[in-house]
Amino acid sequence: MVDIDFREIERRWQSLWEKEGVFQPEPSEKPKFFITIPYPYLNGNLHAGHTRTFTIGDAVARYKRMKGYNVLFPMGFHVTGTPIIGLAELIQKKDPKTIEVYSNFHDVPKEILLTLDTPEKIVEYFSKEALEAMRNIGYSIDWRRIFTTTDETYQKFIEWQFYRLKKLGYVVKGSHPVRYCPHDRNPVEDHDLLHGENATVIDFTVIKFYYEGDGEKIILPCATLRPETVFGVTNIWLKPIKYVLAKVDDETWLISKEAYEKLTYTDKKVELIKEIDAETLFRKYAINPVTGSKIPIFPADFVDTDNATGVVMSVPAHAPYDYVAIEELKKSELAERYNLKDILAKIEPIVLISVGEEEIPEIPAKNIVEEMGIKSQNDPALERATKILYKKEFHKGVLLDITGEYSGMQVSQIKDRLQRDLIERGIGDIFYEFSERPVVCRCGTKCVVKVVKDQWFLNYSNPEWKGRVLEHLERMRIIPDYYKEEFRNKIEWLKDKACARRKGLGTKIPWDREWLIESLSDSTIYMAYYVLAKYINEGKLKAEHMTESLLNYILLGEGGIEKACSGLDERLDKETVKKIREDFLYWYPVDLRSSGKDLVANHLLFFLFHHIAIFPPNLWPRAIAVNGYVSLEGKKMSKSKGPLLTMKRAVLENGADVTRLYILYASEYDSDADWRRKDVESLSQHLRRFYELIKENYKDNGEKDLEKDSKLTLLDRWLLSRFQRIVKETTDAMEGLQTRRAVNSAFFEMMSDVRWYLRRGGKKLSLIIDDWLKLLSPFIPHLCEELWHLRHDDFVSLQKYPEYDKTKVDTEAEAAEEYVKELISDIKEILKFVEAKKVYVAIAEPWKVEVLNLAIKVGNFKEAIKEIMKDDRFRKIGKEVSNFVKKAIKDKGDFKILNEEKIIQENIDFISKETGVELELNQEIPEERKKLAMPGKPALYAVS
RNA sequence: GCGGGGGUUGCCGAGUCAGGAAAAGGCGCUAGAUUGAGGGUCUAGUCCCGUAGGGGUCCGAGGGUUCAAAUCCCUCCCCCCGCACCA
Repeated sequence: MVDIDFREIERRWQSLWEKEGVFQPEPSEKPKFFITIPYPYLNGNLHAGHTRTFTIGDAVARYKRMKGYNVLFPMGFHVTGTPIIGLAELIQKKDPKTIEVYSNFHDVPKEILLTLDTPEKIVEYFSKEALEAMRNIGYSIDWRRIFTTTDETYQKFIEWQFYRLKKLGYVVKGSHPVRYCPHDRNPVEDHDLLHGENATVIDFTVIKFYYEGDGEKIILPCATLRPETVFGVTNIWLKPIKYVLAKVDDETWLISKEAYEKLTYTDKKVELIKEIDAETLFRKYAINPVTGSKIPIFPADFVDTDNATGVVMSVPAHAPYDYVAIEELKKSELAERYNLKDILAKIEPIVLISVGEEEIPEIPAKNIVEEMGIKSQNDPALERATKILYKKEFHKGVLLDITGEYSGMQVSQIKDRLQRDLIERGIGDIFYEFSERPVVCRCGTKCVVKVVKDQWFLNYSNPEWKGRVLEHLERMRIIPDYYKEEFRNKIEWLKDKACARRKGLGTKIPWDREWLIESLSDSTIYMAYYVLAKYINEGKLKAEHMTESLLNYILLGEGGIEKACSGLDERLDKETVKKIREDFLYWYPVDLRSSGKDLVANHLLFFLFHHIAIFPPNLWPRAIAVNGYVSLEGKKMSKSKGPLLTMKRAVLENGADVTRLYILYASEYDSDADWRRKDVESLSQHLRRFYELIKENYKDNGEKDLEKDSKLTLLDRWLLSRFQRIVKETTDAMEGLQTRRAVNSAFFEMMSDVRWYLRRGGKKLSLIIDDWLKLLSPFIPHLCEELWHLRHDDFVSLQKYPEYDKTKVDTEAEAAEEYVKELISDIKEILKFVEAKKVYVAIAEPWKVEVLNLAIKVGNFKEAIKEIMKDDRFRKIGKEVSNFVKKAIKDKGDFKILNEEKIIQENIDFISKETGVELELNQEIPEERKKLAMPGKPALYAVS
């Protein structure tokens, strides 16, 4: 096969599209379609994951364009946030791992890479690369609207957005816990960690037990994950080592040294008073602030002073640790030393939860400890025992009467309520702690939980806001549809989000310039900015023009044009401003936002929330689609570790159309695709074959092929009919964004039909080639453009997409062709077993045809088959009967009883050729063969 | 744990909503044709059995409904993703 230079073809068409401005839409009479893909974050090159999301978007854009829509498909670059800064620092440091990954996987030449030591240079380099990659793959993007999120004009836009949100009451102040490195004095992200990537921040409930000491109330802040067990506390545990007394806000707390250290990072005011030996407290009593009961303080080794406050309340009925520790203490010399024996003897576990199993209340912790044979508080099995018991009680447990007002509540429901109640009553607090430790920063320092004070939040938990988002979701189209449920859940789950940062690239909060707007919060309504971007890039709209009143007018229609333009220089005339406003109203809302599924729980939610907050309902997004990831030879890709396949490399090595077709065909919806080199190469062969095939059959067979339909043979009609079915299948698939299904039918299935057509001696393939090229153009636009120009001068990319034409569906032709195929296959099957030179063929007896006719008349498969199955003759061959009846009914009235004799006679040579035997009609055939015949399935008899 | 998705032939995956020949299509593999060889291309086969177009098995496991179940109902097992303040 001739080697085809895909890249050469592709470059030709790309530059022509560019030159002719083919994909630069302006408002018109046509209905519009505004499709957006999240702009890429530029801390590396575009990779196979982007390739998938963007190519789906481009295929849809091209499809919609050919369907008659005025399509806007824009793109920008996202650079806000910290990773680019982090990358610049790593490059500065010449971090070996980074250098390796970026030169090997991101394909950045080493000498260039080393120069990228500032965020600005990184942005400049990767945006240039990204632009080139997207052009090389042939996306139909309107490049006049490109921008970067650090542009001054963009920042103006973001400032406007945040003023707006603040005005609406959706930006509020609060504080929240973050993972923090005391050495670097910065919050730490996952990739900055040496240990503990999986650690999450959990909130312990602190319950303020207390005692009188030195004439002062001293708080023993017991930390627990199960506040409800406060009703079953029998004593307090301290490790027999040094603790500290500290002033915490207005109170005096006794806590471990570690806890004191941690508290200094919270929003509390803490001050060390003195060290205090825990030993001095044993045998003293504390008050349970909830129940008022007096309880003793005991020593315990299992207490981890590095976990929360280091002060532990003991609930021996429900906590295996506590139960074992008490039993052990009773026998320990410590009891002697601190003279605790008498008090210990009086300790009785207090049961407060029922799991509804036992008749007589038992002590759950005692049971499980004894079952597992645990004797010591240092036994590692205690951890397991605790988990098992906790799980059981959490899911099945109900609080007993002893818990007073909480009696009867589910354990699973109690935590938040109790925590809130305790805090309200001034006897509770929250202590943040990591779920697993240690958590260590790259610099080697142990991380802490820091509570960031006076932080700005987006108030997503606001029920009114949430309610409107949920309501709108119901009106939206979500693809695939089961993601609607996912969105619903995520919207419900969404809490307030901190939207301000100390570090990173981006826009400052306009009213509080200490803070930067967090990077997911600045990319929620920027699709509107694409409208402005065209004017900005033309030099007409400048940052200094972008006042609040101007943007109010353009984006919200508020304030009138006079107000919008007052004080602006004359280069921004009213006409232009009016035009921008009209553009905005023409293009908005976003008709489809298509994205990777990783953005569901964050960006796509914010996208909805912000649109609903800021714009009127007619400008809210119409649809969201999500797609899955791409792996490489089965391995997960990673930007920062590799492996990675860049878009640029994929196109360079395989060509744009091969890359596009592969990625579109690799998988559907949210399921993940796998990039396999071997498969890609084999697909490349398919495309070469396709190209050759069209070239051979397209060019010379001029218009005369299409002249008279009367000249069409049954086979030609079959081809046209099959093509119509494929048009329908492809169109249906594209309407649902099912590119895999679309490619499967438009390319692979059509190829196989075409092959059959040619093998059968078909001569007029050009009957369908025009439309076939159009059909394939959204997927492989360059090849289609190249081939289209063999006979046309305009762009196939701008043609009208083929419409399903039912009148060309020819069930008779299809049935006849199917008949021939099956006959050949039957004969071949027989020839596997019998050596023969001739095959006698006899069509089914007339009475069988009658039954079939009857079934068609009934029209309903279920009914018909019920009738027919009453007949013993058919019951015996039920499968066969149901088979052909089904086939008949499927086509309803269209089904034709075939003139089988005629079909066989007309195709007798072809069948002989295919099977290698001679066929004879109307010969006598033995009865046992004859009875196998059905309408559509003649009896066969092989003779040598 | 909660929420969402899933388990089909050597692999990737259709088919499940609306029960009616399971396995479309792609990849891989085998054979034949073509080609000086290789490659490429075309054709056929690819769960098991079968010297007549057939029979059997089968859709994570086990039950049930039905003339008929991958599909509907019940029970159970397993896998993937998210659970955030990060792009």
